[in-house]
Amino acid sequence: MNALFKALDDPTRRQILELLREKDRTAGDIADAFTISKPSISHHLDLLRQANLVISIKEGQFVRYSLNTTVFDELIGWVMNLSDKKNTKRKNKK
Amino acid sequence: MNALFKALDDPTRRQILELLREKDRTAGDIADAFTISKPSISHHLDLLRQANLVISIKEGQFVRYSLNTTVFDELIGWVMNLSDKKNTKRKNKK
DNA sequence: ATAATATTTAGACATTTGTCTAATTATACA
DNA sequence: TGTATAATTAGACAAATGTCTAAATATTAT
Repeated sequence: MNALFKALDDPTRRQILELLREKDRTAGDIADAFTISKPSISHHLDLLRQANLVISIKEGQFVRYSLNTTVFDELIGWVMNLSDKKNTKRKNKK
Repeated sequence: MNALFKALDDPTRRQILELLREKDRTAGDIADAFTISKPSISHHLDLLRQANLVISIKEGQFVRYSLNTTVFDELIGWVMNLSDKKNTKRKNKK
């Protein structure tokens, strides 16, 4: 959970996720979408991978990155749990 | 959005949110739940307030903090938008 | 083999972050 | 009015973070 929030706490990394929403991309393609250096992007991708937000597959001399949407379920669960509960007096309790 | 993810990227702050899920609390009550100093907690509360995750109301010499659940809608929207889209070949497109 | 391309690793550096203690502000009470 | 209590602000400091360049690794093509 810690790694997840950490990974999301950066505009570049969130932009990478949005890029990958459209389609899978190689590390180089991703880097081309930004002005920062390739090693920096590589580092961001590493953090995203640690958080399980992306999956990387080596294909020849390229590495293809893709979104791993399963983690979002966990995140949504966490948020929902927090946004619920508070109003214990609500009418539609079930 | 930046402030939101930044606020969530800290275990103490997330714990504060979970505390407030149960019920509103004063700054002092919140601080008592942790081993770190009051000024540090005050700083965390400030970041949570900046992110609109909590609301603070001064009541006499106390300050009462409460969850602001409206922000979670935005967060869930962001996550959902990201977790959708990717599988453009899905059957239930509507 | 050698060179070119794709990506990551290593190491340095400035900025940001979380924490602390001391001081300040604001309210309540005697 | 003075003192106790609640909370924040100020300022310092170590640790974490994002970025860079240079070097290393891996694959492809000549």
